[in-house]
Amino acid sequence: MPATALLRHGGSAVNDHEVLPLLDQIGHVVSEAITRARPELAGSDPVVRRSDRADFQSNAALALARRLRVQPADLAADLVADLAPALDPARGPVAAVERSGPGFLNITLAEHAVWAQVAARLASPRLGVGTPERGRRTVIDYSAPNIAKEMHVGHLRTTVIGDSLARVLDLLGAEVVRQNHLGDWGTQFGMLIQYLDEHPEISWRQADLAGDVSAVSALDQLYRSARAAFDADPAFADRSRARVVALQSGEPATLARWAEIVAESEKAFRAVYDRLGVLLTPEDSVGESSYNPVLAATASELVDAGIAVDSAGALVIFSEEVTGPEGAPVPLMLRKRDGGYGYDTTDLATIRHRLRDLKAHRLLYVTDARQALHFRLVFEAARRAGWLTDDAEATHVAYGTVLDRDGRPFRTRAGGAVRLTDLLDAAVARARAVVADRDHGLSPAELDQIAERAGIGAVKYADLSTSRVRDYVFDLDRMVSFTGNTGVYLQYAHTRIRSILRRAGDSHPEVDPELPMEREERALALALDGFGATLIEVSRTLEPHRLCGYLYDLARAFTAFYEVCPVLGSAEPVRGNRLALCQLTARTLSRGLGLLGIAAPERM
RNA sequence: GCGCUCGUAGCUCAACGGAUAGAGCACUUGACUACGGAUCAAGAGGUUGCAGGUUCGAGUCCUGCCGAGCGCGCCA
Repeated sequence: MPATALLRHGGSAVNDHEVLPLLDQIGHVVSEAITRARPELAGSDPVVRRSDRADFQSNAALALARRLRVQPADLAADLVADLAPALDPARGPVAAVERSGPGFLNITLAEHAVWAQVAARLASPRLGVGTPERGRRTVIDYSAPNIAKEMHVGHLRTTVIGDSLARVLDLLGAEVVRQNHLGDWGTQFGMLIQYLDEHPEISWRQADLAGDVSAVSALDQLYRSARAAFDADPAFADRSRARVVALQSGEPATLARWAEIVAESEKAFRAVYDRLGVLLTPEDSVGESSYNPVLAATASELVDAGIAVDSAGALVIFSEEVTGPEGAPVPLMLRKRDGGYGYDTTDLATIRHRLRDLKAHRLLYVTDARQALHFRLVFEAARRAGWLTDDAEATHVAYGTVLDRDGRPFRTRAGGAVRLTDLLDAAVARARAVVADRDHGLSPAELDQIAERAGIGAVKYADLSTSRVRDYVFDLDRMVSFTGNTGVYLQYAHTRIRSILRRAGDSHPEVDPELPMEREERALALALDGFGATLIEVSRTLEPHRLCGYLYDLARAFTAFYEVCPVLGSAEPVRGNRLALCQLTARTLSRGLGLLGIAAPERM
């Protein structure tokens, strides 16, 4: 097939794939047959899918027969006839086509085409994955912990899912802009700053604390004390309110203390991000406070546009689409009766900034599903204001709640939020026990490192591997299991393959495309060929669990191959082809896990 | 009251509108001194919450019910 045909086919962009998947190659072949058989149907979807009865099947005849008022079986027969010229076993990818059932076309691939695909992907540093998202500026809003508060289980999903999407979209060529919308503003800081001021003897800065206590941990405690004092002591409450005013009006000493609290908190967040292996950096932090200077302008712009109106002394935007109780339109609270601004206004200023200043084409908000209505209102307002146009897309990437084994929201016994570090510690401890149980001659230091990677990976994988919008049950025993659809299983699969490759010694296996293929080799090769298409699915649906499912299927396809196809015990040239499959599988698993933000250790 | 989301094997979860709804765990019966036991083979397990509709074809789309969770102005 000429290079241009590899690069362009029915309707897809040129850079969808660096190495055109066989499924798309077959789609191209079937499309040409459709055009030959029925010119009026040129451009129709060839409807090529994986099949359990052949390598691929095309359902095009079934889909198109109605338009022609013919029997699907008859159209299928015509397509078989028109595919005949493509059946050049020496050159094309198709070895055989047959009609089946009411009008399916079962398509068998030429073995050399499958081997050639393995060789092509192996030769590519990016495994043949293209850049279909190239040039698309995509803002991903995720993580968003609160300053002076511990990160807890509620931050897990947004951080893990957002980070994975950032990695996938980046690989696909998108211009990813990560935004950590820190909760760094609000009246609670008045209370906290006042309390710190009145208790200068208390140490809370990272440098003044004992080893494993973080500044946010200390601040979180101090906030509770401040809250108690606020409730118990009216005088302190008054001083705290005055402090809020000082903060909002930019009084230098108060502002400096606030900035220090923010900086100390960010240090603690960074430690958690490092441990989790999350991409977020200080440069990605654009907290709520950043929008303070433009809140008034944002509000007045919406008033001028006639969108925002007065209601009972407050400034609101009434939805034209959604109603609340008693059929009244649901409002966004733009300015409270006391003149203050809330998160509705901040989010409006934020979306304005991202569309107007950052010139984003796609906005992703990775937050809890419970905020669905809020984002619907924000997007509606942004559309009415003319900020969000048809050139851009805003999506609330919603996710479900983390539940305990009894199906209730995951909390401590006392009913509080579970600290993220405690959660990770527990997972690492559990992973350590499971890995030590295998005993592959690891030193204690290696064991520690592997337990950390396995435990963190297990938590992240468990979070990513089920449908995003559904709630999921946090079950440590299941997530660190070496069997089933777990991160540990995939990491282990990777180490096993790496072990084979180390023993083989040959890091540049040659693929001989003329060799016959075992059934399991073919199944594995076809699985490997689907990597890029899976990533495109993830970018389209924003559902990382599709990548997890793909990697799990890939690992199982490898297992089946490994059962029946000796690698090291085979002579060349069979050995070379099988080593190529091993190497491509290892690289695909490693890259895939990397896109989930999970390490792929060499041993475990 | 209105709205959003979810409902699939005993359990945890999959399934771009395609043929016989798939995995893992648990269960039953067998096999192998192992390229790292991530065991392998076979079996059992389902009216995809219920009822209609669209379609050549529906777990998937539409409508209505049932059930669960969540949300609906001055907290984010």
